[in-house]
Amino acid sequence: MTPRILLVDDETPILDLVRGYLEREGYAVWTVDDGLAAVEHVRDERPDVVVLDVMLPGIDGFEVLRQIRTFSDAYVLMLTARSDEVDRIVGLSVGADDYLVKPFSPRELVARVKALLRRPRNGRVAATGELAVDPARRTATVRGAAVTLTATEFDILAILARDPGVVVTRADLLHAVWGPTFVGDDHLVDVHVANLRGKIGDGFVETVRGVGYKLADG
Amino acid sequence: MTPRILLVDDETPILDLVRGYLEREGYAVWTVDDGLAAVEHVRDERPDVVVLDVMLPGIDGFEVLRQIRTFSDAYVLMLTARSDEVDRIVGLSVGADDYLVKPFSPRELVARVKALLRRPRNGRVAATGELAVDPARRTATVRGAAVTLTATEFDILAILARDPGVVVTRADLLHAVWGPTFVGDDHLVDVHVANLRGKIGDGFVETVRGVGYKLADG
DNA sequence: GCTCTGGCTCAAGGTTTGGTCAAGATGCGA
DNA sequence: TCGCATCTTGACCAAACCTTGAGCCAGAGC
Repeated sequence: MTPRILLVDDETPILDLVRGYLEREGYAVWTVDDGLAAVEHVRDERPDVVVLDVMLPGIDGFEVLRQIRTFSDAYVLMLTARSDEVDRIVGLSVGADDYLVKPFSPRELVARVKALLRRPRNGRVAATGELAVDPARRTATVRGAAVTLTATEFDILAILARDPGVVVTRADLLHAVWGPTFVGDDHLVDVHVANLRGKIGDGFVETVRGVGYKLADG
Repeated sequence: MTPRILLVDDETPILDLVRGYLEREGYAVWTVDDGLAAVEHVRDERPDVVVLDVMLPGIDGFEVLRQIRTFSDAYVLMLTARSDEVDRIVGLSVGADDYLVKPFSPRELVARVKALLRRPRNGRVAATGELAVDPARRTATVRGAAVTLTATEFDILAILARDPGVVVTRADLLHAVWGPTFVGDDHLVDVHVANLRGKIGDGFVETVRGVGYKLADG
């Protein structure tokens, strides 16, 4: 899965520059230039990393961060032009995951974003608290015991674990795991889900008749 | 994530002074005043940077460094009162990452610590603790025995060692080792990994089917 | 209780993937 | 220039995995 990055800054030249660097790394990049749009975007598109300037028109970066944190566990990397703001960023109770002081080198930013994506995801422990999914390591753990999954099984589980309790249709799973060009039967998903259940045990992946699957939320 | 710093010095005034400066930068700071406690602390708390005085009661700073290096890749900045020790610090086979000669200005030390934290992480010690990788010296050691690797083999190992346990795709490896302009088959990576395994032995580089490779995390 | 639809189980090809090996190409140092 | 180490490519093989289809089972509505 291509990591998805949202850049939030009101200076177009910076957006363009950084976007170029990130896209060269193979990331999917979106940009917005104000705080409200940023919150909207995170809600709708669920990016993996948000690069967020503190100084924004309308609501500022801190407020954006606070709002994002009420519904998302995306990584947030904050940008600030003032080094005296660093304390505030670091000390924040609902904290940013990293920060950079302007001016920064685009390479540096790319390195930081990469580092964030390597981290095990903050709130990625899903289901009843007995199931943990780590996308970076591609490991799944049930009650502390590691479970060996195939690539497809893991992908399905990771997508479901992104939002425990939220139903994902078979079509969406097909699309997300096999790619948009794949043509084939929904039934294929059933088989992999069955195999997945055989490995992680029952009670985690729930069937929603007529719709799809969801992960039990503890 | 707040960077974590360990200060090791037996002079309380210096500890207090430097601690103040580092905490004002937003770092989490611990202090200990002897070598054994320092090794213990690094093992338990896994700080990001260790600021280590050479002159210590009990075991000296060089011995502390050597022991730390057997299990940790934390950055180590050494402090010395004698300029003639600098050669030894720099020449050390398991080297410190930086050094400062006393008397130094606290600002200078803060700047050096910051610089260390900006460095891409070494990944000095990886896998089961039986494999050590030193990017600066481009050496790899298996259970204490040096292993001779080709440039390509070492590059692959170093990238994997940056984050043991984290899966790196073949595409990422190609990109990182051969550069973004390289066009060629993923299969090339397989061959080099096979050669690498032949030299360092099995059990370190693990295949993640359908995805890529990762280093076993001990 | 019956029927129908959607979901589950199971097993058998068929395909993909990664490991191995070897030969040719390349580049570097003597 | 020659020789050696290394890199790259391609072919082949075994194992893991995916996909398909058929039959069975469970839940919803009548």
